[in-house]
Amino acid sequence: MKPTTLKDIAHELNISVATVSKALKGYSDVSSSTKKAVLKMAKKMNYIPNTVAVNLRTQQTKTLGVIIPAIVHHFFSEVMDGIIKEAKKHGYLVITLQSNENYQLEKKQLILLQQKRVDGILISLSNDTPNFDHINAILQKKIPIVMFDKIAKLVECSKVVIDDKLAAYNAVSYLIEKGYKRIAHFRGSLNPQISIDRFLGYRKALVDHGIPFDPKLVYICDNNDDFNDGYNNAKKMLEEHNDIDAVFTITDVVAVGILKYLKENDIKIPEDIALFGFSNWFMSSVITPSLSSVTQPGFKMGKKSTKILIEEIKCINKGIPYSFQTCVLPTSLVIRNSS
Amino acid sequence: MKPTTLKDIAHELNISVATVSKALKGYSDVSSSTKKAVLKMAKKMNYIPNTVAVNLRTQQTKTLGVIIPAIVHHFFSEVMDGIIKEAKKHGYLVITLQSNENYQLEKKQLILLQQKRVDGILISLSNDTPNFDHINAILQKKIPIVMFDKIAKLVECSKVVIDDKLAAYNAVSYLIEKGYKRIAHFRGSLNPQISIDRFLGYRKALVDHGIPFDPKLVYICDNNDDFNDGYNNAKKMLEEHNDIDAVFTITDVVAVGILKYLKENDIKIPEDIALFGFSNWFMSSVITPSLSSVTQPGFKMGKKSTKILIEEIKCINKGIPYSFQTCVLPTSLVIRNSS
DNA sequence: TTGTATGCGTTATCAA
DNA sequence: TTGATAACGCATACAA
Repeated sequence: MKPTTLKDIAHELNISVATVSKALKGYSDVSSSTKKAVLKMAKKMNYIPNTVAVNLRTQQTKTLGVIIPAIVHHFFSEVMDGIIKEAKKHGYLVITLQSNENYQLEKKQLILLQQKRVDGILISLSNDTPNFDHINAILQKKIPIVMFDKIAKLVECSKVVIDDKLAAYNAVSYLIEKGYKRIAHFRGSLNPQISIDRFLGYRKALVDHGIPFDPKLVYICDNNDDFNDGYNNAKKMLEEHNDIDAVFTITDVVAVGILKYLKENDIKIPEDIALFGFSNWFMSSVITPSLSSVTQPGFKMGKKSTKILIEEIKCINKGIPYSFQTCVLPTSLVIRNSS
Repeated sequence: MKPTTLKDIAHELNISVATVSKALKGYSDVSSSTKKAVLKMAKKMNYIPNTVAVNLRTQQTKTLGVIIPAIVHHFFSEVMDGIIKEAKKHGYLVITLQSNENYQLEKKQLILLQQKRVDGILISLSNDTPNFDHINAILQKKIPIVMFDKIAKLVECSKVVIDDKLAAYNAVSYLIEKGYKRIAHFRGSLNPQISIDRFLGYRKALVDHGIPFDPKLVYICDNNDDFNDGYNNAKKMLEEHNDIDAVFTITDVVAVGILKYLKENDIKIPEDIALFGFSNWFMSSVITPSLSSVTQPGFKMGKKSTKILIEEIKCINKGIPYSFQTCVLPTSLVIRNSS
């Protein structure tokens, strides 16, 4: 039982396919009587337009491709929520692909999306993406890309981010003003811009407040396992230093890893060591002590990126020029009991 | 700059489109010399096959549709991870749609997926889906559907679930054997099967152990906001009863909501009131006290559902019959400090 | 107002 | 071994 086609309807009504098509699309040059007949028959035969055919004909798929490092991250699932909702609002569907923080995979996924002829692409880069030729190659083909969160500053396309450096600066400044002096930083991989920027913000805050920057207090969390990275590095940190009084982390989950280790070793938070996270995921308010953090608006980031992307697609379709924009979403500090 | 097509390659090489197509697909009836030439030219011209055209021609899209209530749930994001990974393994792409626990939306999304001509559909039902005509309508058209987690027992299709009733039974039995006697249950909406089954397991455990079932100890969490449902109902529960010594919840997040309220009111866990959750999400081991829970293998559920679905698609394509299967994934209790 | 014809990019059949 | 041709389902320019 194949799905009904325009041809079937036309045949049934003894009219042409063209007329059926026009009637269904509400064109004005169709008599209201035939239009009515077509609509009725379409309903009767349970006609469901074949998007694939439409796509081939119209040369657009009304589909967006998304590449994220991993969907099992509260932040990214919030972004996805925003993307899917905004896309839906404009009649777009979304195909989700994961890079697993793997450059080779990221490249492959990009090709898949091209094959699928998606109208545009949203991407948050993987940690080990060393260059951006694969991104630029697509941009060159006039397929619009919007980068969010983990972006590449050098690529010329629209971006949606937060001011990672400033946010980190504010968080660390808060710690300093609270009286903490030996502040460690658990940073992310060396590559990603967000990781670099948060580190720079941390360092600048120290320097601006007259605290010497000590590279030995910086620990790298790059095993794609934030919780255990936090836990293990906390152990290491305590073995190497006995004067740390606060830690600023790249991620809330890293902070939670630290928290677990500190608790196990009866180190009081924040009396002995204060904690300040990043992302402000839901659980941060629930753990004990509740975790201070920087808000990172994932849902908004997804919505905004999608909105920009769809605008660009529209411009391309209409042949009107547009310029790339970089949207910086605001963040704020949420002070809780851990600092 | 339009993408290269077979025609372009054929034109460049002065051969026919048919030959190019065959060469690219590795057919045997092409001389190795022309094959080589085609491959070379394809690479040179950066040929990327147009999947849309292939889809129209072959009448399949190599695309799966997924409908879940919401992606911003740790459990569902794990399921999605499993789905995407398994689909990728077989060369399928996945389109993700959310029902927002809304029946009307669920119906619409299903139609969208039909229009997209997805080869198969994975779905976890919304809470307020009152009947399954929309599901059956698709099944009738020979589009395979696999239901997971929130399924409808009456629909004839493959399903991947856990034994919710048994899991709940085991959890509550554990509590009883530990000595708890007045055990409340924070259940989910009235509609979904998982919610019903977990409740039935709870009740059966009580009865089997000679503890009278008291409907007044059952609180309903159906505002799609587990944390606050837990928090608010905890308040209500304490106002209405002063003898509760344990609570079994439909979800870990509900339990965390309760936990927050109990902590705020200096009620000791588990000394005054014990807690037992469901789903065993990552954070349950980290909060204080750590939360006992039932494991719910989201990733596996996604993988298995997808595997079954793709098998069914294959059968349909080959015209060989297949029978629906219901796969029950094992669960286990994880005992932590909250009970 | 309706219909004819063409093409979107492939694949596949059949003839050369 | 190669190529001409039709078809997948639809949209649209143009003719009637």
